[in-house]
Amino acid sequence: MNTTESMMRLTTQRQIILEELSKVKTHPTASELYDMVRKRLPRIGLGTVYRNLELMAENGMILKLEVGGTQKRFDASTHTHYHIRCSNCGRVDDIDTPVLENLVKEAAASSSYKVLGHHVEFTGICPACQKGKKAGKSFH
Amino acid sequence: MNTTESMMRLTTQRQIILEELSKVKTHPTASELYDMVRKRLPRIGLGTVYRNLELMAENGMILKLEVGGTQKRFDASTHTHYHIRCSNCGRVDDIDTPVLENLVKEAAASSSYKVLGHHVEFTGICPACQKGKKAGKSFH
DNA sequence: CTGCATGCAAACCGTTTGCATCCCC
DNA sequence: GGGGATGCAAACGGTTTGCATGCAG
Repeated sequence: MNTTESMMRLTTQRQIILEELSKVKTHPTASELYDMVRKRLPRIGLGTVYRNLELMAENGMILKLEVGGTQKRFDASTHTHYHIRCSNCGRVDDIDTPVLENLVKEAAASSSYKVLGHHVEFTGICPACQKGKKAGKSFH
Repeated sequence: MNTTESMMRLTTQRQIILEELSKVKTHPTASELYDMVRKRLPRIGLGTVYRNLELMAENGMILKLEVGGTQKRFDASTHTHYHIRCSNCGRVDDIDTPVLENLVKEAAASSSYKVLGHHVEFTGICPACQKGKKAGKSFH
């Protein structure tokens, strides 16, 4: 619940996970990240990757994407922005539709929840899948 | 991919699942629905519930919600509307913010995807959890 | 030395699937 | 009688967790 505050140690593993995540503009799943990190730290465990992603997300260093699909995805850019997910292959990209600043206020007015945030997710078919490359296992 | 078309048989199980789902305005998970249905059909299997929810979603009879959280949730009302999810207990409610009709067009303009749909999900704290009843296992 | 972080493997949980049986047409 | 639907249980995939060891402060 605290941001950047509980200054955790920046271990080699943590640092490299963060570096690898920052390198890409895709929004890798934990195991994709695991594969990337393993090239530099061959003995790292999947559990460590999960633990650290969770930790960094809690501390606001990265974003755990609240998107559909079966796997969680992570994002090194923490400013609010929206995403589009390919309903064929599951890939997630940024979309630069302007952020709807007043949506949260509107929502707060019409709900008994304490509204904290929002996210917009588009679904569609990515360029690769449009070209008939139905390669990806079809997510939903 | 077909809507209402492949007219599947309306078995007792399917009918009751649909009835129970229609009864509630919460957005039950498969196993919550399983519990509800089991009161009327004690011998029904979880697999049957999953199979039929999937089928009915494909045929457009119900909605499989593309929301965050660990479990999928289902909704008997198929018109486009947005949701708010309690980040403490995971519960999902409708929110009656007006649907943003032109968002998809905007998105299509700024993306190389073929944009098909969108969904807005708010996060917040539900009334029950605000009252200190931190009962629910904290989802994220 | 002390405790947090790691690697490893087993446990977990939600969902899917294979299969024998059942039931409707 | 035949084909889809069901109940059951095992398999699966992603994530979490327990535990012994390692390493930094």
